[in-house]
Amino acid sequence: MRYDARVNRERILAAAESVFGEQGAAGSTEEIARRAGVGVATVFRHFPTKVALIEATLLAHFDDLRKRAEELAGAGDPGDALRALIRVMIETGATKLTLVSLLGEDGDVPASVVTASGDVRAVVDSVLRRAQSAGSVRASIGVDEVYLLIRALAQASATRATPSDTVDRAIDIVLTGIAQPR
Amino acid sequence: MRYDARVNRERILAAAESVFGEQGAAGSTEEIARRAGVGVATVFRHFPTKVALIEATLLAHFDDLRKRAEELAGAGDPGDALRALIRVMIETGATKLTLVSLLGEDGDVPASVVTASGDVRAVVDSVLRRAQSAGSVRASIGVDEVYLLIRALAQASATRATPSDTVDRAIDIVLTGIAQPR
Amino acid sequence: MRYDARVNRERILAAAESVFGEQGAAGSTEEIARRAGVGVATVFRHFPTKVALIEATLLAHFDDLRKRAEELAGAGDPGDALRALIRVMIETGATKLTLVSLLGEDGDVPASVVTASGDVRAVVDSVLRRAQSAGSVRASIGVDEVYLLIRALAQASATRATPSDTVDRAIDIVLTGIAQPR
Amino acid sequence: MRYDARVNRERILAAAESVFGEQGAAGSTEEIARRAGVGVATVFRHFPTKVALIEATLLAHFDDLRKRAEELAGAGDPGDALRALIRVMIETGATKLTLVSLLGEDGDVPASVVTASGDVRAVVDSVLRRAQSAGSVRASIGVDEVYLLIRALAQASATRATPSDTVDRAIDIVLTGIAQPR
DNA sequence: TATGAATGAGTGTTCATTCAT
DNA sequence: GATGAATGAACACTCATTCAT
Repeated sequence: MRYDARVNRERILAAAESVFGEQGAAGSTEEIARRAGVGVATVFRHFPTKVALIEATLLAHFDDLRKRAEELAGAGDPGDALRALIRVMIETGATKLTLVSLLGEDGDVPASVVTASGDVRAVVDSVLRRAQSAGSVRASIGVDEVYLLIRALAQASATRATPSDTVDRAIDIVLTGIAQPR
Repeated sequence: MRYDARVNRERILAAAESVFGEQGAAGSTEEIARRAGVGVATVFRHFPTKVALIEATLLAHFDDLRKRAEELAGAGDPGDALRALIRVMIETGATKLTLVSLLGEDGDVPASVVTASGDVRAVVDSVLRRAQSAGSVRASIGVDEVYLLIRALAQASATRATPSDTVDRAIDIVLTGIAQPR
Repeated sequence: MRYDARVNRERILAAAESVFGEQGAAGSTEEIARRAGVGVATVFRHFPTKVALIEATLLAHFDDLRKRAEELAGAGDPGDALRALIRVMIETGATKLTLVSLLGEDGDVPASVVTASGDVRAVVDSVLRRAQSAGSVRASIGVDEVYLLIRALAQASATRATPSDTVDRAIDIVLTGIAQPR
Repeated sequence: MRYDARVNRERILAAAESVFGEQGAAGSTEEIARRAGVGVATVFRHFPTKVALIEATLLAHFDDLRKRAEELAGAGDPGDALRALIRVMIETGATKLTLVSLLGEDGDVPASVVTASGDVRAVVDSVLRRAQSAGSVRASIGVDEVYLLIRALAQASATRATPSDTVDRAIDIVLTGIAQPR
């Protein structure tokens, strides 16, 4: 039973990611259960609350993001790494999980999510610093604004069909904006 | 009765803007009616559907935005105008009305909203072109990407307390990114 | 509409009294709505919470009880009044509303209910004192124990079909127990 | 395995007594299993139904009560025995297991419970008769009313913190009420 | 055999929308 | 014309009971 339960947990998380991705936090538990092929009660056995499910979905997403970011972080030219990183973060479909719509606007973002998001930011930070050391990014640029821009583009481009080349051009603007002029 | 009705309509729209601004599309019709000081039925007499009310709220918002944009468009140095425009669009509190969360993600953004958004984009377009003619913005930059960046930053910075100087620095990155290098 | 609403309120209270009387607090809101001939939401419009409905039902019951008690209180021989009062309190069908099963065992009996119950007790108190002054009840008897006995018999005899003459004989025991021996 | 099973059965019954005692029939099977330190399925293996578990709990309770009653029955002065018996029955914490709330009010009290309750009543009956033979209780008093009074006080005083001396005084009233006047 | 997992039917509650006044 | 009241369809969540291991 241990195994089956784990399988179900994964299926529920996957279903939640897709449902929340499509409909935001408004997506119903019942719909998630249906897509996961289980009963509602099973969803609640694994995640005692809808908020807990949202939280878990976000954590899974951020964790995945961090892993991808770390892979990119080490390899190749620092400038290219940053460019690739931004692109990946924006393109990851799961990014549709916009924090805004998913977490209650009551301000109480659970600590674990904040932490996970911070971990991703940390990776971006290190890549950014490497690029700055390599002289390809201006020293005055800080992570905060870069991370904000990434989040913003990810969120906005997840919205209703933004043509991918428009996104590309927007990314280019950002990259140009942070580049060391020569 | 023409007058009273109009007054009510405005009060309802204002209430809707504040409620949707605070709680997103989750804001209830009843709450809007309460804030507007009218009964629910009156809200429905003016806007036959919740979606219709959201739509009207968005239209009003975009119209307001367009007016402000037009004022800025004509005055002063084209580069400064663009900068000011971006700032205004981002800061307008009502921007909290994120299209994403307000309109059903079912893809059916009503034509009128598309049009209104297009009108704003048109003003941004004209300001951008003026700046390009004046040589302060690179000719290769298109409205689409600029508008995307603006929308993205507006939406993202409306979210949970982004420090305003981080937003400022992000805007600077964008402005630098589109600037004509000299 | 004012009138209809009031009518509905009464019907809901009556339905609640009967449902709670039969099934205890386990009785469902839906069943109450059905018996009252209204939709569930209507029940919730009048009583925002199930607990609120229970509370209101109890209040109505105690109020009714107090009125009947007051009527009996003034009339006739003090000893007879007490006897009649006890009998009425026990026989009132609504007594089935046992505090125990209706209010969460979490101990939080709402103040209003405590007050209402206290009002009834006060009437019993005055009748008891009159009987004591008249010399038909021993002076050492206190309201507390009499009220406890009344509540106990009311509750217990409401349970599974207790033959009424058994109840009568139990009441006689109590009356004998408090009577002034001569 | 005979032994383990028996141990489990006892632990489940004990857990059930404590849970039902605290929360009434609303106590959940899962909670009982948790307190008994077994899985839910084990509970259901021993008691195929929640009602069956309630029934068994009641039977155990009545059986315990009967044993205590029998001990008291033989010893000492008949009047004192009756007094002690009443006190014990009321004070037994488990009395919190009010028949009313535990068994469906649908009227179907299982025969076995009726029998067990009857056994207790039989002991009370014999003690009562002894007291009557000894001349300390009036001959006209029947078991039915005495048993009703005992059940009533037990149930009512189990409720929300009745001061024990109030209960004592109520018992005294009953004892006086059945006593042979001299 | 004992268990943790799964589930369907149900509960209290909310909300967009309609109706009677 | 404006309102408060009514409602059905939904939603998050629970629980007694069954199943797979």
